[in-house]
Amino acid sequence: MKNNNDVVRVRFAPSPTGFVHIGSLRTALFNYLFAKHSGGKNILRIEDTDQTRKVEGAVENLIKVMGNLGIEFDEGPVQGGDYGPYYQSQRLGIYKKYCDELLAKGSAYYAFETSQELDEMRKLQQLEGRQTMYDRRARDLSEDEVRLNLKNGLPYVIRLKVPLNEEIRFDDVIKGTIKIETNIIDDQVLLKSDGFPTYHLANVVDDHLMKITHIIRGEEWVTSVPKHIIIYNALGWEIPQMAHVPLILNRDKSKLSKRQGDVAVEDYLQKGYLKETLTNFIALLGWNPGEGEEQEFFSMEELIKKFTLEKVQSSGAVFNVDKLNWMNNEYIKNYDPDKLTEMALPYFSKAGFEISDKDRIKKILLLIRVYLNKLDDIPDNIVYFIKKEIELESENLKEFLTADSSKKVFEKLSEKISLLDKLDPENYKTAVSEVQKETGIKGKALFKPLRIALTGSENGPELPMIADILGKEKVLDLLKRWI
RNA sequence: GGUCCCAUCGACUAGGGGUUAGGUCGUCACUCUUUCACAGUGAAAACACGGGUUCGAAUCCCGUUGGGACCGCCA
Repeated sequence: MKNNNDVVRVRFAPSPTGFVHIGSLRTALFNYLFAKHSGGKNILRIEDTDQTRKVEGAVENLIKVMGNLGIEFDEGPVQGGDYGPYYQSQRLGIYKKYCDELLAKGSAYYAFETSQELDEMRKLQQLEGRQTMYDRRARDLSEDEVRLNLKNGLPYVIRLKVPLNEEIRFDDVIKGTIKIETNIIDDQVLLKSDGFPTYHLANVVDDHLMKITHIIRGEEWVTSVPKHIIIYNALGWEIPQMAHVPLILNRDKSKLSKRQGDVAVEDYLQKGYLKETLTNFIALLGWNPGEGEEQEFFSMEELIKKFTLEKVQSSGAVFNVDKLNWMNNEYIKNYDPDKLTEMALPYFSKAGFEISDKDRIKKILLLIRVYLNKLDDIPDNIVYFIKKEIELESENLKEFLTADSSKKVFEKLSEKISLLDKLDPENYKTAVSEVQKETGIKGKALFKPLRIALTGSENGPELPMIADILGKEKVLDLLKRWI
């Protein structure tokens, strides 16, 4: 165990295979919160040991997204640090060295099977209803055989020699004590035939060399912890604290996957979920401050202050978009108007709205923000500010526009408005109530046709505000169409 | 199938031997608003089951059931 004087060092160790998964974000966030809470260091390490899954630009994208969300690193590819390089692909020599050490200590061995052979082995095991697992066939190859194979240039991997008939146990900060019999642990490949390490080797070596004190990662890793412990033990290294956070789940409680909705953080960002919402919401997925705390809105600073691993849930959490929407809407409703306006510009632009007049945009935004679950909902909510003619939401609404009483209302109101210098919410209201007095038309018969004439819809934000934003000319134009 | 993990309203969760089991989202109703939304008020809604331990179990233990993860020269 680590002694208490050690400064906390945690790492987020993604493999750069494309977009940033919501689950990755949560892991990264928990690492960050824990590091900051404990006054420790948050380290980014890129686990790019799978040459076949490499995606161009993935690392840059990842760093950008993390930075965007306010998750910072003290060491990593960008800022460097004393324990680099922080790309595993640049540490190949290091892994080789420790692999040789394991070999020398008899804790690892050469194996010469091809992938095809292993596939066949697995198929057979499946057919027989047995657990698929390497049958350790190369475990006891004689030194001569190994030497001969190597001399003949046979491709090889190096496998972990799992000690048999033992029980491995470890204490997980979140899950408690976990024990597993070594007999069912695979003789895991440590070094692949292309000379790259597997995750299992690389992660242990790096965590040790980078002086990682706490490993915080997804629950899908628990079953491989014993393999890692065997490596730590073989090398005589101390084992960091483990904290396996529960999975984020689909609606059907399976591991959150692309099939059932968006899983890329980029997607949510693009749709206009605010970064504050995302970190707040994700933090609450699997963690809560406890102690009867009923607050649900937390800034990053508050999260840092309150976050502890002990309060991380031990069971999985369903990713509930409804609640995310609610929370995002709350953030939008309470956001600084000017900042919100800046963030909203692209969405206005996307809707074909001229964005040079920011005051006008701010006015519209403040009017419609209660309807926005995400900024991407903006286009749908501003159609009547854009279109030359209104689009009727439903054909049924037309009768309200063509009714005799409506015509009278439109006529009268047009007269009044055309006399005004400039339309504003107040004088619009006055004009309408004058129309009401003079025509005797009131209630639905008065307001509904007006709303429909100006917006094409029977519901929406306050009409005087809409009229104001539309402006005198546009309002007159829209009214006169039905006279 | 094997191993491991998990189990409070539909969802996120608080509570953790004695509570009317609390909050939030969602749902429903009412109020407000001559619209919808917002806001406000209220309602329905949960301790998976069975055994122990105990004066007393949602809470501790065991089992059952259910769910999930993992079983790659992927991470």
